[in-house]
Amino acid sequence: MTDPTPTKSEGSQSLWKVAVDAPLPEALTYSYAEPLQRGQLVNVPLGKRKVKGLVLGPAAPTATASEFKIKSIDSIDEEYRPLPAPFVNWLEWLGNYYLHPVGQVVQSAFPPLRKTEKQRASKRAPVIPQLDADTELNLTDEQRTCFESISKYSGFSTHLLFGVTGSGKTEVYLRLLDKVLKEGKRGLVLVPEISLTPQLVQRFARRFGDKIAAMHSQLTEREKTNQWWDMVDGKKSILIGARSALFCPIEDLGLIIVDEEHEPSFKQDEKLKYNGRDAAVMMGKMMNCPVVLGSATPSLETWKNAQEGKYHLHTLKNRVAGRALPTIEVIDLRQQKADDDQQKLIIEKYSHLPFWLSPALFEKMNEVLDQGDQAALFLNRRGVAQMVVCPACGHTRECPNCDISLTLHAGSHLICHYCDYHENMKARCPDCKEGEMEAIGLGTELLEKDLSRLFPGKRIARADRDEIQSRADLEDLISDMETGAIDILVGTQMIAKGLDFPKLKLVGLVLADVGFNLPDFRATERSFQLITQMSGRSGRHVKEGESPGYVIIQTFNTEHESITFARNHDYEGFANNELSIRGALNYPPVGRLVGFRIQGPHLGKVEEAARLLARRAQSLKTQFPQYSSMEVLGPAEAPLSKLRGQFRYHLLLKTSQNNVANPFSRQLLGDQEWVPSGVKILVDIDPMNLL
DNA sequence: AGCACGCCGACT
DNA sequence: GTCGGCGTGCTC
Repeated sequence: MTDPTPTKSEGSQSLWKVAVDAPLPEALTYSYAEPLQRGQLVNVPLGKRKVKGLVLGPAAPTATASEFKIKSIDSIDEEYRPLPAPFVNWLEWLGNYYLHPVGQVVQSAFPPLRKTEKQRASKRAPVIPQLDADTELNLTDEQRTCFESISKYSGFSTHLLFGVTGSGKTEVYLRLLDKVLKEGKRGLVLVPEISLTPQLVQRFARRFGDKIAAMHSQLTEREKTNQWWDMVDGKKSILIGARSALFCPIEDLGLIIVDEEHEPSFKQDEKLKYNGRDAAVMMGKMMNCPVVLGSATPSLETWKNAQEGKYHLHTLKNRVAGRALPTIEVIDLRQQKADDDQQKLIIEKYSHLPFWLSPALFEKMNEVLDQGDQAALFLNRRGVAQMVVCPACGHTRECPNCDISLTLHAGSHLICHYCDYHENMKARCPDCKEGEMEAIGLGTELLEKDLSRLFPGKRIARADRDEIQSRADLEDLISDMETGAIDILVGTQMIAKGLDFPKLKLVGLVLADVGFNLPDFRATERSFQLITQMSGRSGRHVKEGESPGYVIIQTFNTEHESITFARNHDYEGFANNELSIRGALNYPPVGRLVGFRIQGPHLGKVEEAARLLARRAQSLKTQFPQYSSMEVLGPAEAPLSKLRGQFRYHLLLKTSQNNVANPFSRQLLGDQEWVPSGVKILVDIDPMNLL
């Protein structure tokens, strides 16, 4: 890709492009007399200090007289072999695509500590548990079809493995990896950090034994370093990890798997704001190997690519072993008018129930618990939280410009997080003109308290960020669920994903509406995913002929799309409906977005910079016809308008075209000499979180 | 990011 | 006087 003969300058010194560890937009030029290779780590002087840098290739002699006097590379770093060329291509792509200094992208590709040959005995549990080997499960016909059609590919190709919850996607992954290993190649498995539970790692360890390495944030620096070297030295064949595992340079890569590809947590929301799923697909392209994206609820981005034939679609429509999908019942929380005596009696009978618990859910819980099975209640709010809803009709306010929920702020102020629309909250519901708009406080903590009163003697556990802080806490909870030491589990997102509890027969979604009201154009998609994934925890091990698991969804909005489609297990219907809504407003995946955050300690300067940025965007748009599709939204005060002493504004770019957002943003930021001092501008390409 | 330089307040 | 607070600016 680059000319191997470096350019000579005076004194027969060769010039090299080196990506150094500093927030500089481009690689710097250094001289070195000896031949160097792209991908080599070198020690270079930078200002008054010594830093590491990655050789990107020979540099052209600067045509215009450089204002810098070119320094010489001190030495080649002997600890690391040069990174493989396709891997360096990938690092450069990351920096270019996400507009992040390439030198700082490069730093993630090396382990935090130095290699050590002899290791002290660690008191911590081994990174990979040592377990007895299990045997391969028999594949269902569907699984076999998927396995066979994916394994036909050995070069770059992207596959969506779309399988309902409990359909056995993991077994397909295991077979694919097994095949890749037998061909002498290696594999990379990415999972969301939260689902990197012992359950999953154990399953891989049972199948592949000591061929497995792992990489995630809970490892110590020493553990990460050792795992990195185990892969790089070829001692291990499969790396399983969170998105950061992509940064381990693996040669002979034969397969990349991204499990739960729809998970928003694949997007890193600080520093290099990359999407692990998209970066994995690019890695597959660079390494020329297949990439498999798996989900029961694919992201609309991936679904669209599959529909358009860019990704190959493989479907698992049924659960394994003839197990049925759960029955889903939707309960309307809107106030029932007591017209007749019979209804008055019912209301009377259940008057001891808290407002969040419907008689139907209460009765079903009793039924399941009496059988000795488990129930889980899901509510995506910790502690005590607020939402505004009309109890008569379920109405909530939306922004007329952005089609997202307005957010309640101090007093009775409703504001839009995308643009600067705002209004006063009316006491009377503006939709049905009947109900009084109500702020409802509800969180997992309250649920737990009420439940212990309603179900005395039942063992109740709560799983949220307040309660489960470490991997060990989660492991304990999982094992308590498995052994049946818990009867009722109350939790947030944490319990929605990837967990597999044989005795869990009832899942209750306490207030599905919480998700609808997030100020985000993906709120409906997220709700649908969450409802489907949470439902998917129910009745995963019912025998053939046994009654299926049960799901109760409580809501004020029974007609919300995320509910009507989820209740029928109709992902495709949901996706096609949602895609047409996205298209109407040019939201992703039909259009593209870029988010900018402008921040600094002086409000005036931040405001000025935000206005300047918007003005530059407008003039760029009129100046270049190729940018005519760019929409500039804002600037607006960010929802957290001041955080840690920094005032924050944001600006959103939207376009219906596919290939203009990146060059436009690059040009918009330019050399940043126009940015007032003390102000920082952060870019987020393809943002997942607009806050 | 680091590491300088530089220009103001309060210490032996 | 000068020690050190951190705002500002630069790195081939």
